[in-house]
Amino acid sequence: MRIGELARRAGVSTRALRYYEQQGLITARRSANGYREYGEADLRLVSEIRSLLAVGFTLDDARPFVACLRAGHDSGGSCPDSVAVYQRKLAEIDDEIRTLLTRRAEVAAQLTTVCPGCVLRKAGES
Amino acid sequence: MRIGELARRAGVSTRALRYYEQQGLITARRSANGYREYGEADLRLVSEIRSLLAVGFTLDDARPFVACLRAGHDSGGSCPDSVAVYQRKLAEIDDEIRTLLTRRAEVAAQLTTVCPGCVLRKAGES
DNA sequence: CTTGACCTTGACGTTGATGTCAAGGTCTAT
DNA sequence: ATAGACCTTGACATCAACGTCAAGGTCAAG
Repeated sequence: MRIGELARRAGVSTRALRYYEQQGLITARRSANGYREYGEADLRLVSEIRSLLAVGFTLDDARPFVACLRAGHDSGGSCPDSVAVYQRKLAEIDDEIRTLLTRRAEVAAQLTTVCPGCVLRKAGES
Repeated sequence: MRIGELARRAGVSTRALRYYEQQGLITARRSANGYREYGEADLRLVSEIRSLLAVGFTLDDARPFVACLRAGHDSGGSCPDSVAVYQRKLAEIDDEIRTLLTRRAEVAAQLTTVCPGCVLRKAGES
């Protein structure tokens, strides 16, 4: 399939696909006229990339996952490098959550001093 | 005082101060040679801006607070517009926290499937 | 008079993942 | 042969809050 079809099927723009290629995440055969040609495996790669981006991973983070899939594994996460990224990301997310909880408390405190009773419930609490 | 002194006392760069001025957050008298001249009130404004930025506010968010101080209030947050920003920010922070908690759970779930026992404790839990 | 610490405006660089033109080649159908 | 749907590479635009040069003016001290 050509880039337009892959884009439609993967739910991304052609621009994004070319960008992924430029970043070395995906590759494409070229047909005689210079058009990019993709197979089903590429759809799988792009889907993996998208789901990782969706949970806050960067394209760089996605590299090991793509490599893992290309290496024949049925899951992009089942390789040591991918697991390492998972763990690093988890730590990063935890850091961000802690930072946000701190900020939330600070802002709520400020708001309370000028408007007691204005603060609602804390995030995550029902 | 001139821009360098204000920068040192406020703990910001002169570039930042010029940027705040360009964004209409602070203003400066000019002495005969064209140098910016600031007073103590400006230090107060810059401090307010910095503390707001520190908790994740944008410069745009800081506008009502600066206006509030300029209007003579002793607290930048004690004006209706500021309170509104506080509440909006609180809601934004809560949204982000919820998003991150969801992501954290998704990533942890993925990691668990390929590496049971790899996931540590959840953020915020001890 | 000259160093050096200050100040001025202007303008490009940073970061990530694209969006959006520009200018043009390819291919199918009518 | 011509419309129009597809493809190509290249390159600038976006968002925020500055960092960092460039090129030059100002001023006090030695």
